[in-house]
Amino acid sequence: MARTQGSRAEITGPAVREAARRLFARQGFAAVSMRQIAAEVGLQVGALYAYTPDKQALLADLLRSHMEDLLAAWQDDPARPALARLESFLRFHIQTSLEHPEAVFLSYMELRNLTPENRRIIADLRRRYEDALEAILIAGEAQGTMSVPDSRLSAMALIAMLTGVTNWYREGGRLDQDRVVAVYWDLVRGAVGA
Amino acid sequence: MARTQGSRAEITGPAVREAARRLFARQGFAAVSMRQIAAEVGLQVGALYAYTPDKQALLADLLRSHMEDLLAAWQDDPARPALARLESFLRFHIQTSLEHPEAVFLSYMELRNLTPENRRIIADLRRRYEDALEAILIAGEAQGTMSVPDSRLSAMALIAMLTGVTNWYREGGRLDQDRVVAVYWDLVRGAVGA
DNA sequence: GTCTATATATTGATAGAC
DNA sequence: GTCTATCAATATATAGAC
Repeated sequence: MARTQGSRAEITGPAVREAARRLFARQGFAAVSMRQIAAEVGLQVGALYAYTPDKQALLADLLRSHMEDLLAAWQDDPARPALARLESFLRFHIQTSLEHPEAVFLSYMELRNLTPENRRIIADLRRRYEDALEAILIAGEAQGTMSVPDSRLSAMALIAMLTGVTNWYREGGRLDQDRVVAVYWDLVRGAVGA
Repeated sequence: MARTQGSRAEITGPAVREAARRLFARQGFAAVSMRQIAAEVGLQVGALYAYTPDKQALLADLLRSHMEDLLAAWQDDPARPALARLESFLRFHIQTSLEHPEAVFLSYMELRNLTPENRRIIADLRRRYEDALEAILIAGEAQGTMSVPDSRLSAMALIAMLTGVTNWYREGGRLDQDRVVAVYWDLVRGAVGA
């Protein structure tokens, strides 16, 4: 036989998460039924509960793993000039936002549907990500290559601006990804007074 | 008698819309039941249908009226210097975003729960608002007081940044509204190369 | 691991009395 | 304009067979 039952699960588990992510992002958590997710994967409803204890845990798992992947993937070197680090951050953030637009959208939109405990976990992870950018702005100020009036507020503002690409970017549209990065870099460089 | 039935309706109608706006914004359109809205206003479910044909129309009405109010309130004078117009736009956008955070949040989050026809209407209104900002950037470029590499993309980026205030601003928090405007104006002025 | 069947609750919307 | 009562559809989640 080609496949054991166990090896099927290795495919089905990720497929469930993928379907949930897409549907949650497009219709909203509350608007998506477990039946809909099951149908998307080619299962009956009951089978889903072999992969998640309930619907809420499925959402929390998607948000948590997205933020953890983001933090793990971001490689910073505090020894580099702050401006170079900022450009790297910008490129990293835009690239990952365009690679995983649904996960990004979910992480900014569906916090409200988490239990308080799960919300706290995700909010902490997000805060660490915001800290990563703020650290760069503080370093730039110290090095005299940037001028930001309020590092925390500026970090929040810049992240909101960069994440906004998911609102309008369309694959194969007017602008390719490199062009988008170039335009945003012009804006950000000016914003931090470089 | 102090009140006729008709005059009660003048109070109840807005109350229904207000409750729906708050609940939709906090929990998401699909997560809110008509019973919940009714309870918030102090009615039974059936009574709601005197004020809206259905749940979807209630949402569409909230989004449309918010965008129309926004467009009606924004007063621009193309004869003024572009930089002054930009500062006015920034102040206007931040102020209205903080005055009506729930309406702003809804308008950016629940487009997906509208029928195609309703979605088209709201998207058109939003486009007109984005056009208002883009026109200022184009004028600034023409006057030589700004330098933006892509006026459309820059307008989208700046709106995303400004709207982001609703994500973290808390009444009575670390920063008052004037301080927020001042910090954002520093960022925006730099971003447009002024 | 997946199915079918089902328990239990809740939903949006309507009908008819007042 | 608002109420009570109700319909038909759908929801999440579980049980037991295979």
